[in-house]
Amino acid sequence: MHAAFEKEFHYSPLIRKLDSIFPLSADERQAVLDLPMQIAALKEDQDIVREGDRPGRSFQILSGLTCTYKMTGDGKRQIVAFGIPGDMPDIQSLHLKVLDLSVATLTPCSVGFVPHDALWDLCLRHPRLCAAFWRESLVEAAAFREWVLNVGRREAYPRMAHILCELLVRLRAVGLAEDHVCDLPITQAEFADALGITTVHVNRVLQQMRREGLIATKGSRVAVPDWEWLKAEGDFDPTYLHLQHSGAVQ
Amino acid sequence: MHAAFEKEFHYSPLIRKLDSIFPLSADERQAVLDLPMQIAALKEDQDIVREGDRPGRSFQILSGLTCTYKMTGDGKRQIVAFGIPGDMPDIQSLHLKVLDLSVATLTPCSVGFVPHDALWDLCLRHPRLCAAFWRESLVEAAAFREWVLNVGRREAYPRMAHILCELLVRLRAVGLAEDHVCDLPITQAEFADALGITTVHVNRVLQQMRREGLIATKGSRVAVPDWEWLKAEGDFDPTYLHLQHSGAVQ
DNA sequence: CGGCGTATTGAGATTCCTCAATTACGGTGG
DNA sequence: CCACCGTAATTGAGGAATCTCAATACGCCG
Repeated sequence: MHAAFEKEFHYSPLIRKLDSIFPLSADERQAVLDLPMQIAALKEDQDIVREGDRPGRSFQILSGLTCTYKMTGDGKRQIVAFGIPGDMPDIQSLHLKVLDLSVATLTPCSVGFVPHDALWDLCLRHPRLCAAFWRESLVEAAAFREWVLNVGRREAYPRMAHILCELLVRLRAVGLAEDHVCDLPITQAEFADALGITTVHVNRVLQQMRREGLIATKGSRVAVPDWEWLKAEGDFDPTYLHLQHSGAVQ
Repeated sequence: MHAAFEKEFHYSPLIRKLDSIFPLSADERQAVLDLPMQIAALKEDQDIVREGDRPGRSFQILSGLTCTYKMTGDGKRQIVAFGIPGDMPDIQSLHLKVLDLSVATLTPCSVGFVPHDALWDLCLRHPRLCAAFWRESLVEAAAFREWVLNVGRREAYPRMAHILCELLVRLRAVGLAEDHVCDLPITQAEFADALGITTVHVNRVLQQMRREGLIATKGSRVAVPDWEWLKAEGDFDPTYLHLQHSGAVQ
């Protein structure tokens, strides 16, 4: 019984995500549970996959936070997405042989690797699951587009507010945030790489936010006293996250 | 015969793209040709679809240039992608009901609308075609990631050089550019919205590029005297375009 | 020959950056 | 419980890239 429980536990972020897209049939659910998955426990600040890799498997985040990033030729880093439990940041490697991105852990993480051939097999047998994976990659693309808008057309202050909104909404959707409080173990240097600004500037923006009462922090814990206010400052509209199937407060 | 020829002509960008991903069987080819497609001729500077729409069809660009863009709440525009013949910029609407992006023509365009149910039917009957469409949306996502990197971590000059590289390589891949010359009917204001900078600054960057001989322009015609030089200035590595199947010079 | 959209120019303002300390904090060993 | 260490956060001052706001010039179309 213990092994079965552990399996449910490990697969649950994926099952949960697929199930939120459309209710899984018993058959489909079983097919996902039958996926071979190699669990790995990773320390923080460790690359899971790296640009240029040709992996034969994709992974799912079971617990912990990751970031997806790219580097310029002169060594500047840009984070293009944060990964939370249930995400599969390198699902693209199923179709595209050479990875054009890297994924690193921000915290200790547990991830599950699934061989590509098993995923292919699943997709062929279960068109609806195939559609769900495809859909997930489209949602991911929508988030990249919003990220471009954020970095390209918002100033540092609303840019930071926007990222905080996105993180909070997504964490709520997977049950990792109470209404307006969550744990964000992300350093200012990491925020800087996500926002396309400097660590120093991140620091100043955060100070201003705290001074004005837009957010309150204690360690890595972030509280948002007035959600509507933060949304307004961040010019945040959650449509692009395509979460309508979850009942999360937005 | 005339009608058949016209059909081949209209479908060719799509067939060509799918065929470049993997050689189509006669069956698959015919299935694509059998897709109902409504052709429309559009003027320049016209929205094809708009954020918030719930289209029941997707479109393919048959000729002309488009841009995919988003707006901030205070009316600033960010272009997140350029579309060229063969692209399907709103394929996401097949899975995501509400559009989170807008697509507009930059030049007069011919586009082909395909109803979603026909696409779903095609995907169910032909898993390889489904995979090809999915793959295309992943390539698109890879381009968004690079766009984030470009806007977030490169200064205006290399940022512009990078966009020029991307456009040139993609246009070459569909036969719309000679080796190092192409037609880019994109205004400086449109480049500004793509790069996340000001029209004034685009102008100054382009002047510098011309002064230094990195590019030469005549009307909307752009010539690149030294491709390797432009690539170097733009920190451009075409891996993210995942074009390995085409024989284009990169 | 106008007229209109696009490109160009100039000068002053801003945001954000760079560089270099300095301080705070979480965890560790004594 | 406290001293110590390393990472992360904070601060200050000067500089650079980019913006804003006009104003002017160009080029194509009718």
